[in-house]
Amino acid sequence: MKKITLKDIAQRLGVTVGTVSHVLNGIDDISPDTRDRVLAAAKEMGYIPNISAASLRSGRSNTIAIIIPDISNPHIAFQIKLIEEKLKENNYTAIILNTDEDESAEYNAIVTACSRNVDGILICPSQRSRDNIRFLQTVEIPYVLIGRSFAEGDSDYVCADDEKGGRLAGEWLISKGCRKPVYIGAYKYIETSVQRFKGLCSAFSEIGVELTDKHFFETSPKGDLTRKAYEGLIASGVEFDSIVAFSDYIAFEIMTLVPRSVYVIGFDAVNTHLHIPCHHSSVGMTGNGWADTALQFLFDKIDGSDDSHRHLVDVKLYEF
Amino acid sequence: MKKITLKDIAQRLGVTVGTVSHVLNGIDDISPDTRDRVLAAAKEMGYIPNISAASLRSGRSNTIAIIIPDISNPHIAFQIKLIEEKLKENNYTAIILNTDEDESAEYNAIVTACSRNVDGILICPSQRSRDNIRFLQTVEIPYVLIGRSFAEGDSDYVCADDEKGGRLAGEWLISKGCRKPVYIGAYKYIETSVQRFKGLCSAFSEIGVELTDKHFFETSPKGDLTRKAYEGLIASGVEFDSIVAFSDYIAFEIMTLVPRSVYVIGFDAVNTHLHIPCHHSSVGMTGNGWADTALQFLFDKIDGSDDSHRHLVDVKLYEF
DNA sequence: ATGAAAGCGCTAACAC
DNA sequence: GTGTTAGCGCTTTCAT
Repeated sequence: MKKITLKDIAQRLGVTVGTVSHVLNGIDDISPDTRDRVLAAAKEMGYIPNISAASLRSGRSNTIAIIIPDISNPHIAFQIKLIEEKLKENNYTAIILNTDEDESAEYNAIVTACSRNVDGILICPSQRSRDNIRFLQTVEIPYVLIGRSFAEGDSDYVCADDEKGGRLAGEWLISKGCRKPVYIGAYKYIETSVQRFKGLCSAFSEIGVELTDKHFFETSPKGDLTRKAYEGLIASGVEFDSIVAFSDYIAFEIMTLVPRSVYVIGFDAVNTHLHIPCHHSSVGMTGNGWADTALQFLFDKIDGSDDSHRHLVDVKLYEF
Repeated sequence: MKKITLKDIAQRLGVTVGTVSHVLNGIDDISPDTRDRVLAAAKEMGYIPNISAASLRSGRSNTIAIIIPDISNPHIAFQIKLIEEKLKENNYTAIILNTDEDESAEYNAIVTACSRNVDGILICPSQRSRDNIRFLQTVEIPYVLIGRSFAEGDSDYVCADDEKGGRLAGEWLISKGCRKPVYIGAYKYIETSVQRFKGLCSAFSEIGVELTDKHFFETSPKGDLTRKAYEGLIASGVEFDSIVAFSDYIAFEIMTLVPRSVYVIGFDAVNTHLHIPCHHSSVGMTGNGWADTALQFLFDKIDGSDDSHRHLVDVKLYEF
């Protein structure tokens, strides 16, 4: 079946493509009569707009790119789902690009986004360096950081109140009688990871337990790195009665490795949508997390707003 | 920063856009000298191709659409991740469209895919009716069904061997001494769901336990439907000592509701990548599931192959 | 080996 | 209220 174009509709009706275009784009300068005829013909002929053509001409694509470490992380997948819903309501489409926390994959993702003329980018930056964010700024596409921000820097962002989160995790452990926590977190160049540790330290500091760098073990949910990190913890000889994990994704794996007597707490509260059938504590964002706000910010910026868009989503402790 | 176009490169070098285009597309009819100069200039000027323009002209977009019920289902998210990796290697990009099992959302997804000139579609069909698949056929975009197939019909597909899966689940329950299983599955218009039940029935039939329609309870992982289905099971008065759930996504939720003495088994074996810290049995695909094969099939069809592409991925029982 | 030119389908500026 | 026209950036055909 040949693809129907504006021209086909115009010819059939004896009007010009401009007229048809105006009708289909809801530009209200066409007589009700022609309008109805165009609408009817478009429907009957099964017209489907060619976004490539529209985008080439108009410079807008009604597409955004979502650049994230890993869609298979349940927390991220859920946020993406929420974003996609809102996007649909606004007649937008998303392209999802995974970086696996890799700098060059992230760079390629940004290039891909550009080459597809996306109107905006939501990005959870790998943060190993700032080169990619600088590059992102040079291409002049509106963007909002999601889930991670830079301590200094002029990027707009929406993320969890991670320091508070770390504190809540610490207070929960303290309430359980724990005095020797360790932290198995994401790499130290990831702000979010550092902030959570900072909050944890401050909670324990209040009861006179001082945590240092030796209580911070780095990992990533890739491959068997988490198991390796846990083995590193054991090998280090550091004593512990509890573990704070950077995310539930990591916490779950740790819970499969650790004796039951050790308290484990994670972040993200994925149980709010994934019903994991075992007791588990987690610090997560209130409400629906950053999805809605991030998209609102991005749309604002696409619409030309120059305001600063920064927001910390409040967190709380969840027990499942 | 102004976007660099082929024209900019051509002008700077005193050649034509056609020449530049050939070089950048690797069409080997340009002298090594010009080729190197073009490549150098493109790199230095930070050229990023405009896919909208290329797509408009060539009819190809190097984009595929992935139409799925719900990206927040961990099993799906993981398969998508694998697909996205392969896509990247082939210089393709994916747009992800969630249907929530809704017919009209699915229809819209297909239209979106068309309007973006995708080269192919991977779709896990909602199956409430066949209208959308018929529509998909009329638009003449190569497509492959993933995870669900139609008993009759000429669509290509890659999915799990669901009947065998159901049988394995049944045999496992039997080995545990269960004699009164019930099935909490996806709607009966979903082939996959029916096939799994069929396999379950045949396993129990062999030991003289006949299951009927009253042992089949419908649900969906949306909202609190699973809890409702479980309440329906209780209200029905049907006796049971075990539950077979359509997916781990559903099984996990059921495990939070059911007494510990009841055996629960799900499908998908999400534990292979999501380390859920509790004992759980599941029937899942061997290897990496349908991701690789589905994409291979789709690429084949995009390349013009007319062969039939149908494949059942083998399944096995996982105990975690 | 390179140039010239057409045209993909659409939007937008302007003319009538 | 509708027609006319240019042109977005690219690929592709044909000429040289």
